[in-house]
Amino acid sequence: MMSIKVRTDINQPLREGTPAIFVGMILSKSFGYALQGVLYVASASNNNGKIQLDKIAETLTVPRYFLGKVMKRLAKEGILNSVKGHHGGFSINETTLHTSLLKLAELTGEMEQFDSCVLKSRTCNTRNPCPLHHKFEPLKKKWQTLLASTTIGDLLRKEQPDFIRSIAAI
Amino acid sequence: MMSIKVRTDINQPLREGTPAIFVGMILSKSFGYALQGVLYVASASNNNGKIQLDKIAETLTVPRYFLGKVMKRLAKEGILNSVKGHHGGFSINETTLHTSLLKLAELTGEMEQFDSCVLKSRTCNTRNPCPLHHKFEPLKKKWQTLLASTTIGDLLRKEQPDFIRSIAAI
DNA sequence: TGATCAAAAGACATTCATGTCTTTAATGAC
DNA sequence: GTCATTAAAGACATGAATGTCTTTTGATCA
Repeated sequence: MMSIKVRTDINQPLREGTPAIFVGMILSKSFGYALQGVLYVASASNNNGKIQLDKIAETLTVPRYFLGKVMKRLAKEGILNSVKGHHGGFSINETTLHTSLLKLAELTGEMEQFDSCVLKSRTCNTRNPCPLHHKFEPLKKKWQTLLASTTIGDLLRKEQPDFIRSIAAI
Repeated sequence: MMSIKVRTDINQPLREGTPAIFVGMILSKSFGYALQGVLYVASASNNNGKIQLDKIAETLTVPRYFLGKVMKRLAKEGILNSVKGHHGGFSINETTLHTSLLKLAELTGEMEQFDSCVLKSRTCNTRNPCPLHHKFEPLKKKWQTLLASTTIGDLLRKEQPDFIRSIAAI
């Protein structure tokens, strides 16, 4: 069971025992929900079967209306199909499995800070790099590569079938 | 010149030509300002010389009052010295140069999401990993290692002296 | 001592991501 | 055609990070 705690005030002292490990948010909730949603639909809608938003949100225990917005966005972009009305719902299409995580990240708005300097320095760039530029740039590249080279289909085929099954089974 | 653009609405379509590169915020503005501030103070206050907040904020072109809060935090944690009143200001102390970036990241509150799953899945953990768990975990570790193994002093000694000079010179 | 200066502290504003609810539109069942 | 059902659309609420301003505290200088 994972829970995300966000500190409220920069002035507030850290609690004792706070683990000294850092990993920023990096990828947003929108992204996480989107990916979970697509994986669930893809794994559960084999024969053109449609899955309703209610079912998806309930299964994934994710905020229903918020997920709705995210799914709508994916449908609009053609990553998923959606049909209104009776027996409507979301389903996969030809492109779903070939969609990269990078595409998903773009759609969920992770991106426009793409060259945000770690120092938040106005003057940092390749020619006048900040002291951290060369240290962090390779790591950023690796993230990009990983996201760009992994598709929804990859995750369904090769990775953690248990997890997918546990999502799809409920 | 770097500028950070943040999208407003998840429903808003992406503008055409949006570069297909992803790098999340990863480290906050607080962190960036803190690091810039410390580097500036450290590089400009050789002989116990104190630097005023006004000067720092102006030089770095960083929001003055916001930076004030960040610096206050650093002072309270002993990473910097601060003196009020006439000829007061911020200066380095014995621990400044030995402070790791991880410590800075802790102080600026990057942290409490440290095991935030990329999928934002409630059920993701080492024993029941989500499909991305094993892909992203090593990258997260690398970030941690990089932050933990780099000190303020390292940056001043070994990295990009031009950048430091350009900060300190103004 | 009193005036002045600079950081500390705290109140308040703004913006964005996230989350919730209501209304509209489209599709299938009858 | 009407009704039920379901996603789309849009209005609104909340919380956290960021940003600004005012008041307080503590130090120095005259």
